[in-house]
Amino acid sequence: MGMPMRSADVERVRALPLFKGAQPRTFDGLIAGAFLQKFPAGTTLLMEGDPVDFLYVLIEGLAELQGTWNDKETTLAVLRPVSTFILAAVVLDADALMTARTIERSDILMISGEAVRRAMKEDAGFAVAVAEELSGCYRGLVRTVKNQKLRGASERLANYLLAEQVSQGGGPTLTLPHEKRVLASLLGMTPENLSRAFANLADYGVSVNGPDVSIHRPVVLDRLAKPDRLIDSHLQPSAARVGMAARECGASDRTVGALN
Amino acid sequence: MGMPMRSADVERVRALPLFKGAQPRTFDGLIAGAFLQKFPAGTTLLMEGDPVDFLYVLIEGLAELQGTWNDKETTLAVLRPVSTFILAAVVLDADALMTARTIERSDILMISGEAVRRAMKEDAGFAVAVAEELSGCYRGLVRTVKNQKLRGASERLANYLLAEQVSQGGGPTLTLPHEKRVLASLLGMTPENLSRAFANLADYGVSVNGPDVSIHRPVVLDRLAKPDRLIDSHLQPSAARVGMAARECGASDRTVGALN
DNA sequence: CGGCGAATTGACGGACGTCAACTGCTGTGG
DNA sequence: CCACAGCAGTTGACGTCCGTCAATTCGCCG
Repeated sequence: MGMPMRSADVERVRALPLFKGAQPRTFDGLIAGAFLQKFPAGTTLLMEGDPVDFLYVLIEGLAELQGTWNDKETTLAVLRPVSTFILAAVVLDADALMTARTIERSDILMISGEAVRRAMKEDAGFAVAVAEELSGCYRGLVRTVKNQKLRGASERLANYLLAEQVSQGGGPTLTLPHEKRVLASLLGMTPENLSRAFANLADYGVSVNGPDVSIHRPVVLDRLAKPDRLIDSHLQPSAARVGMAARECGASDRTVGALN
Repeated sequence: MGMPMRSADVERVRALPLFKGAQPRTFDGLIAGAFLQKFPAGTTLLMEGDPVDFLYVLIEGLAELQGTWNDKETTLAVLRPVSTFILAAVVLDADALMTARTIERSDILMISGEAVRRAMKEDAGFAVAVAEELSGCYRGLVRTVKNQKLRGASERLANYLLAEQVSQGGGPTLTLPHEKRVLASLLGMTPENLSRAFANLADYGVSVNGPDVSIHRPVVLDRLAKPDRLIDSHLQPSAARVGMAARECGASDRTVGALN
């Protein structure tokens, strides 16, 4: 089942921080039992509470992780290629805490969870890479909690926009990668309130046209947003620590792979 | 510097999920370079943004992890013995995202971060244990975010009380382990609002007397709180998954060690 | 052409933060 | 031993932020 992977895709997976530290035979073993599958938009890959049998790798498309309680829903993260997800549940062989859904048509690689756990025990390099990946994801979540608890709604939006701006090349105008309702849920508000938050930001030089957002006065917006390197992962200092102990093998803090 | 560890304390550390999977010589190596230190209440162990040189293990006492932004503060977690913290920053050799403070007089074991990273590379069992620990912490944070985004203030308080109740033996009355202002910050509200939230819960059979809280009608409170195994880690099902693949070596999902 | 869902806008109410005053406890110093 | 300062906690008044409900517009697709 599934389809054979194009070798270009194999390269992209191999280049992920998660797999860079793995020995060739470990990697081959993981890939051998894996399969690549295409899903249409809006497909539920995994339901909250279900046992997790696979580690997922989003190769192409857009996906979302969401949590539910008492008939309310919230988006925990929006995933872009190439990123892995549900790693933590795989490591512990535990039930999923979040539902995974495709937002767009997506290509997703599914790797046996059992195989991942086995590979960790046999290949210390891979186990270290898993720990590093999890650490990055963990720190991403710490940032999320701080963002949520310490900032107001328009401040969260302002910071999101500034982050998207740099991730889209730094130009004055950016395009929202998905529906506004998803963004609202990600930022912890209702769609109605997101509209109003955008309206507030008009005074700070932000104009909206459908999915296109322009930032006309970055300085002013920045003064409202007060971005902070301990919350907003997109601004990582060029400053290295004094000892300058050589950063061995990467696995940057703001690893693409989000919440696992 | 520091003091020699009592052998009973060494035993307690060795028994942690984090170290149970480590080989004896790995563990001894980590402990050898470590030191135990006593800190008075209110001591800042580590400031947000500082480089992290040690993995911390809280042996005795009570500590707190907090985040700051724009002159606001929030408590991310309250730690009880025995738990490790700041693991993720140690693994990545990155700056701390949270400030660590003692709440009470505490005994804290400090293990060289450099040594931890070295040990992971040399001992796959230990690296796996680190990954498992991080996975548990990660999932704890996912629960935190869901709790924060999906529930209202009194619902969060109600669930906190129910969780404390079981952790304190299930009796009808429990004692808050720290000041209410810390609890308020942990639950994401102001002290004033926590008072009002307690007042709300009076209608649901909760009475407060200083630090002592009594739950007179658990069923009623439970109907308000709607605790959920995918948010509240204290209720883990006896139900095992069908395949019943033997749960190899523990590292439970609700590992004592909180946010690392 | 008609229907559906996303997005926006307005009106309203409730939840939560802020400010201030007051209570009670504790530790300190006269 | 008592007086007092300081802080935690509570309570009330008030304002703001945010969620809810409803109506409307727009674009997309049947």
